[in-house]
Amino acid sequence: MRITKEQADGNKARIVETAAALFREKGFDGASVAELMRAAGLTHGGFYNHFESKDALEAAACAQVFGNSVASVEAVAAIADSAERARAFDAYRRRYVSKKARDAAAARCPMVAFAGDVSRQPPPVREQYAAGLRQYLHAFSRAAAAGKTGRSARRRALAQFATLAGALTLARSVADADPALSDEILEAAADTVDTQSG
Amino acid sequence: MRITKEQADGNKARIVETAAALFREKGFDGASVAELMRAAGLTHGGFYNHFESKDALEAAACAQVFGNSVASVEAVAAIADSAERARAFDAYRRRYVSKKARDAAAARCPMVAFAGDVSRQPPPVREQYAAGLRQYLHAFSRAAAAGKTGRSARRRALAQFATLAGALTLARSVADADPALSDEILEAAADTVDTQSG
DNA sequence: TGTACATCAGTGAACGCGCGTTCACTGATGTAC
DNA sequence: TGTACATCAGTGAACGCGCGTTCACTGATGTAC
Repeated sequence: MRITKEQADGNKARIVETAAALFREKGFDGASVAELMRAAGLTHGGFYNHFESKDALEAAACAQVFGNSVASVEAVAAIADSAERARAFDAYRRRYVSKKARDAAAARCPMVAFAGDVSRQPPPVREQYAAGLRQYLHAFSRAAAAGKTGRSARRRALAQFATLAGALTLARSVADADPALSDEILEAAADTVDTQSG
Repeated sequence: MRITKEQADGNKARIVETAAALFREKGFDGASVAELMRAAGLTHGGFYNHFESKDALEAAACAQVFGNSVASVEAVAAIADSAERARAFDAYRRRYVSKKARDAAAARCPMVAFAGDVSRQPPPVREQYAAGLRQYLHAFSRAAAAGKTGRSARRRALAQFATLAGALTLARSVADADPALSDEILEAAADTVDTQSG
């Protein structure tokens, strides 16, 4: 039963969105084509009308998720008033290591969600990931620098993001088995935010 | 063909060691029972003479790898002279974010190697991981604190380790696709080490 | 110490299962006249 | 505008494959006498 071109495009977009959530939640290998097509309200057979392979979808989902993440940091970097930007950046970092962010598996930061899996995926996915991380860190550095530029400001920003990403990764990894330790790690990273910004 | 009890014990130990390396390199799901038994010089059928399931081996490998990691930090924490301990701890951190550490996939830090996978594994593996991380962070805090104790010292140590783990994870994830960015991230984390220790 | 037998680590074929992918088919949409 | 036909997104059964796991079998080791 053929459908409208608009409907087909909408279905494709929904597949990518569904994949973006499922892959972040369960990893690339943890979410099957059949499962995500079902979650998107379709049957698995039609998948290959939209994508050449599961790998191709992984790359597309990567691009989409990074796009969102980069946009949200760039919004902070774009704030003209430097005091206001500093406040917004602080809030962004605090949100990043919040319990809410840790527990929202389907909405997780792509750097953290994909970091472990990505080096075992085929080159197209790896390159999409690397391109996304590059853009993200560029935006993060601009958002972090309080008017400063140059190598040392960027390095400081990279280390800051490593702290956030590391804390979120570790907190997530023990969230079920040791919630107290998980909370403690997040709070420690949040404290660092205080120190650095104060 | 029955073999000596000593040989059988040796085979079991070799399976765990091989698994420790392969799981760190390829993830729990990325290394098959057949593959690791072959790597240990055996055939896959005999696996269940030693372990109840692949999950049980994962937990055993976790315990073994964490044991090594904890021991190496505890060696630093045990140094009596505080200046010497500070030097040793600095060297430890520097080694942690070195390119050599990044490229040695089979010898990688368990926190970084397993963090992504662990939350999708069954409870026994998750608990083994959590117990390992708890011990490791305890030892790391003692090694980090220059004679100080208490909450704030521990928090600072947790944030420090988050920086190291985050940097290593991110650097590893783009090592193939963007080596320059990967190096930059490691160097940024090493710089932070300098700043914090200087 | 020598003999007979039970034990059990190791072997490799076979199992069911879920995966990514393919394929013949359907039928409403889009197009050509 | 109306009609005839080609297109193609979606369906669901089927494919080969690798996985974790099971099993009948082997034969040297360990044990009982």
